Amino acid sequence: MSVQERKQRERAQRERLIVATARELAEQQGWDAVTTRQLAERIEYSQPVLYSHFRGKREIIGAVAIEGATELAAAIRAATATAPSPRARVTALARTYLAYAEHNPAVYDALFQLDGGLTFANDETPAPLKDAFAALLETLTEVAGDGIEPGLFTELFWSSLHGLATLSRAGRLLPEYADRRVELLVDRLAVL
Amino acid sequence: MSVQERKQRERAQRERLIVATARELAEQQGWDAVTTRQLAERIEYSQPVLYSHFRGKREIIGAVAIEGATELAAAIRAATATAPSPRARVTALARTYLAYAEHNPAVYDALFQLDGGLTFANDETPAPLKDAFAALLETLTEVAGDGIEPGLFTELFWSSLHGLATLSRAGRLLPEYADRRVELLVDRLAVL
DNA sequence: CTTGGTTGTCTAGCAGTGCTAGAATCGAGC
DNA sequence: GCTCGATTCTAGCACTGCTAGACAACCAAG
Repeated sequence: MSVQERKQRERAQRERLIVATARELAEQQGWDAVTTRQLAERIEYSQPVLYSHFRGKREIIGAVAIEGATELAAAIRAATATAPSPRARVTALARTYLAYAEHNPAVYDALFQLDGGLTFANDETPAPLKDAFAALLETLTEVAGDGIEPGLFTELFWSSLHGLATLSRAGRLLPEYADRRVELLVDRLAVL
Repeated sequence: MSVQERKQRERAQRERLIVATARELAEQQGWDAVTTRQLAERIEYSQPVLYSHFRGKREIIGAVAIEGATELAAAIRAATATAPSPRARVTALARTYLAYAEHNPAVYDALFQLDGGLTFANDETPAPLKDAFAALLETLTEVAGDGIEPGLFTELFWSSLHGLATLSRAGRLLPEYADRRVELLVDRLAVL
């Protein structure tokens, strides 16, 4: 292996370290605690090194978001794959989505609450984000109902999940209703 | 009127000026532009004056949020009052909610995206916030369906609206589906 | 009208933020 | 061992929210 190759490899590894450290720090202490100084200290480099990998903090958040989108898509596909019926698949999808948002709040924030400099619903949308939407579409298409475009239905179902995820995490919904909210969502929205 | 009364009145008026100016600035240039220095300059006082009215920036955001909750509740009640049928009322509610979020993005952010130091779904929740939820409840109760607690149904319907509002404003949903999303939401969720 | 004291306001500054220019250091190839 | 380009760090900028202490305005009493 050439010297150049080794350097490139080490550089890529350091970039992964930055993203992983940012994510860890955000999950532990919230995104406010992810300052460039704190992050630099944790990876044991100085601040300008961060800027040699990313244009700024936004891009770091964006990188965490893309990582999250990949995980979320995989989790949804895994959960729906083993479910035997359309109803079971939709329920699994909803529960998995909400569980991911609940257990990875910082990543979910990076995806949807913070500005990671990412675009959506157009050609420049990063592939992992489009794929996460595709994962939803795969399961939801079969319960969209007659004459309803799957994309339209998926947008609505996704919006409902997103609303539930954000409002419940902000403490704006009663925790004791959590399960029944999901049940009602599936019962009403999906055509079974 | 005593001197004390006059001072109290002037003080209250200045407080309203602060909130109104913060809101205006946020709608014009986003909340990031609402710095204590910028805000102080616009009201033609120095920064410490802001802190004699509010504990900090969070409380100013919270004040804008409460103003927004009051407006939103009124808008929903006005829109549903004239609608002749349950279906028309629910549709009016949904459209009004989403229109408010779209036309007052900074206020909506103050309510739900930013931390205004407000609590929800408990006893210490400010009255205007509880009342806004009550306004939703009034119209949605009649379409909750048999055996479904109105509060549970309202939480779900509200979550869906909130998800639609935030995702569509972030450019994550296709604009051309906007009307059909609302139509589908009402059709599926409400029991008519 | 002057004084005294309270109330209100402002100036100036702190510690922290994201980000960057230029100095210092490292290391690969001769 | 030396050179010189690539890499990394130090030190600093302009900005943020927030506040201590100096200053000014004002009202009541003499």
